[in-house]
Amino acid sequence: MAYYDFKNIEAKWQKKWEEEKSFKTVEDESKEKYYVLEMFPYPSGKLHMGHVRNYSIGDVVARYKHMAGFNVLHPMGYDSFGLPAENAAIKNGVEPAKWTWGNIAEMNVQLRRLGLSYDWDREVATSHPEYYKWMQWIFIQFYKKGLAYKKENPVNWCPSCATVLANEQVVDGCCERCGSVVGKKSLSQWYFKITDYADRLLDNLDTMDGWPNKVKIMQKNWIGRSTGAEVDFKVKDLDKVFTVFTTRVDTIFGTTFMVIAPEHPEVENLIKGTEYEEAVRAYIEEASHKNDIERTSTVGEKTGVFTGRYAINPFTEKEIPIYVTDYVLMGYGTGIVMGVPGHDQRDFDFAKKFDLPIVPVVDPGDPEIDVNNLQAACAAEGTLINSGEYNGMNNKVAIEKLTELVEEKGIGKKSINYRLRDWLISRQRYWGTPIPMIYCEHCGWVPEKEENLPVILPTDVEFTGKGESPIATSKTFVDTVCPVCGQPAKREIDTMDTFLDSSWYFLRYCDARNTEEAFSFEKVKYWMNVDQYIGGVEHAILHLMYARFFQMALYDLGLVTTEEPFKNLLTQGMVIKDGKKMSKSIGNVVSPDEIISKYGADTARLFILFAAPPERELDWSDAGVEGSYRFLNRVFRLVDELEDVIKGAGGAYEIKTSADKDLAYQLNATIKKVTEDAGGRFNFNTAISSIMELVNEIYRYKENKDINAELLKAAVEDLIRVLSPFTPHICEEMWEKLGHTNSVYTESWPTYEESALVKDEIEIVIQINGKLKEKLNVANGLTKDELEKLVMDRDNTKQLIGEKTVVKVISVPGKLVNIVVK
RNA sequence: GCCGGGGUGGCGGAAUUGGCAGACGCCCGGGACUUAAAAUCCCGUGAGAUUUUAUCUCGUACCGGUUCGACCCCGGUCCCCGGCACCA
Repeated sequence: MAYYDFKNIEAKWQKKWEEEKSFKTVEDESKEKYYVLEMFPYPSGKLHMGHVRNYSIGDVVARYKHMAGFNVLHPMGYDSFGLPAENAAIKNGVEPAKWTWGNIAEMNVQLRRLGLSYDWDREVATSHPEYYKWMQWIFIQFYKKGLAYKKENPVNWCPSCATVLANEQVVDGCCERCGSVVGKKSLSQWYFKITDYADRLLDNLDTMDGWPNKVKIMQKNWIGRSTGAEVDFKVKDLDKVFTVFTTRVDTIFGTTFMVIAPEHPEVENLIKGTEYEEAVRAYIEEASHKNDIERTSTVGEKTGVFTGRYAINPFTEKEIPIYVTDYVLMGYGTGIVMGVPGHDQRDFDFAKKFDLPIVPVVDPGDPEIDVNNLQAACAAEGTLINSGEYNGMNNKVAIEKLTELVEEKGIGKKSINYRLRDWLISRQRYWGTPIPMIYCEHCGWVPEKEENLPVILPTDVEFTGKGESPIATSKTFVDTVCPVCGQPAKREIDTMDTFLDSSWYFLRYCDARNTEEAFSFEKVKYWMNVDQYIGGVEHAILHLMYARFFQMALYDLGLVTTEEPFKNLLTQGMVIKDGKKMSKSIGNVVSPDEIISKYGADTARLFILFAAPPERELDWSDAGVEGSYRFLNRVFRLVDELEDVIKGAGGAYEIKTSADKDLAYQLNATIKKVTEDAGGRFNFNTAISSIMELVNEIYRYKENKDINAELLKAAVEDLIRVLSPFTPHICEEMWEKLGHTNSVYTESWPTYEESALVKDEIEIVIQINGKLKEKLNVANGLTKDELEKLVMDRDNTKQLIGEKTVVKVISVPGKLVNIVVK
């Protein structure tokens, strides 16, 4: 008897797929396309369980769609620029390129061991000059369109690594690399104007039905659009007007002070030459040294200093003191805020601290709140009070009215603010795409000529981990000539944030080997959008918003045909063990390599898909893996045992016995279930459980005296077909064993007969007052009344009712009869 | 604090959305096969009670409501996970 020799089986089929390029895809207008994409990995050199889960999910979808008749694009590549390569260079003296290519080679082997149906001819690596050449080209198109600009701004700065950090590289206020507390430093950096797209990025979300709500809400909050008004306040004794942004213009009568950010340039004008100058400067100096940790630790505990100046409340005409405080952010609104302590908790805290008057102007009409003795700010809606002629007006109406009024008076306007900031894209790092910009003393910043791309990363650099970008140490890179005037000029030494590389790789996959263009318009038109995108929820905001921004900008440039890149999004849950995230420090890491060596890739894939639905966390269980392995052995033995019967069977089957009918029912039910679960709902766990039920049913069936060889053949062959997207190697092997010479991947997805799913007899439930009392087999297809009559006429039912009076009978055909008694 | 998502057997999870709670698998227990073990196969497996081949009661975090009927809908409470966090 043959046994399940997964090692040889998997190696055999992987070799065959590779040699025959089984998964190669070309554009074919005669077929409906389906683009399934998994987020490409950073090539750390080691695949982890999160990858296995991500790619197993994608592979089931890809293989299923292929069998269902679609022209499937299923590519893979590497997001291969980034910090770890540079750290390896600093630590071990290995060149980043060499280190990265070594890792990619390792990961290529590991990915192939999983038996994934990728078209490897489309593989990309973002650190390859053939890729980053086009990254630079796109940058230049953005620059020409006015989407890229350079600006001096305060940025995150790690004093120990002496480098800029991205927000996402600051973990709890500390550098992710060395743990030092991150400070602020003003530096000239490159930005993308993502804020120009804020409205579109936000509004499109409403039409994106294929995305999880959770992700859409996260993006919505991140963009943070808030609608309000700008209002001008005159500054007393100075010929100046300060504009504030507020979402609560209805509370303007309650404005008893004004607060301004320490970094605000107008602060200087307020204090110059006054007695307050020294104290205010000292406060600003102190605030500028505060890092994120110190700042967030003082939330609720307000600090500030009086500037000696007053503004005039345009509605009450009263003088209100102006304070400098660090709870006002320079980067949001106008950097100046009207203080309404009665209705904003931060202002309330500030007023308490500095003993400023609290004037309530909205009465929520809540008996539990004494508006004249507020214990906290009251943000609730209500009726205006202490607001002159507006008293008695509903505050929501007042927002409209007062906004109109300030516009009429010419002292303000309706205004929208976003939490989203422009995207800081330059990095003072080596291992990234060089920004293809040149600084000329005469012409300013100019892009490199497109025919000179790529601007190649220099290799004559030193990695010290200190000072500026290692590229600065290159003797060949920096000096160049101005593309405009031809005079000596200097290249930008910063590189691009790696999030840029991953913002368009899905377009490059459509035309990965193109040496003339980033991608051909026609090919992108055929393949895009991505029909199904799959990846970790940790990318919900950054990557998924940047990619959307890129797609929109490229759409506006006329380079692509759609505004949004990803039609459907599946965010898979984490793989955990013993209730905790797998991590080296806890020591609960399960290595995919080990599992594959011990049980094979099919078992690993099957378990990971069976143990939980894809969006949910997956608790790794070694015993569960054993179970999946046992199941595959069970299937393999079944096929082995029935091989001769099946090979000797004829064509279409006929239902002869009730056992035949049961097996045909289970077969069709399983096909239906797997079709729905693998094709739409992506509940692979229940798809697999249904396949297990089919296997159990076949095991039962084959013990019968009269076995129907044709039916068995149909059952077993369809079993192999529906199982093949999950565990492709073993299925190819069994398919071949049954005498087929084609790959099961080229088979059509089986269809099911609704008629086989109609049972002659069905089990219905008899309830008394909603409680289950009895189960009963009745003929299928009875009407509501027939069923009721049948049940009510039974002696058993009469016994169940006993002495009680029947009030009502609810009869649901095919389900139950509920008798309400008293 | 605000915004999401969840709480179902010893465990992972089903229940296709108001109609048999616990599919499928794991663990565990019993049996068959075996000299024995492994593997395999079969049976049992939410809790409790009783007069134990059966019957009854309870049971989907907790309290209440709607309904003939609620894991599912509504109101309130507690707990866990994720995101954002002085954004005016």
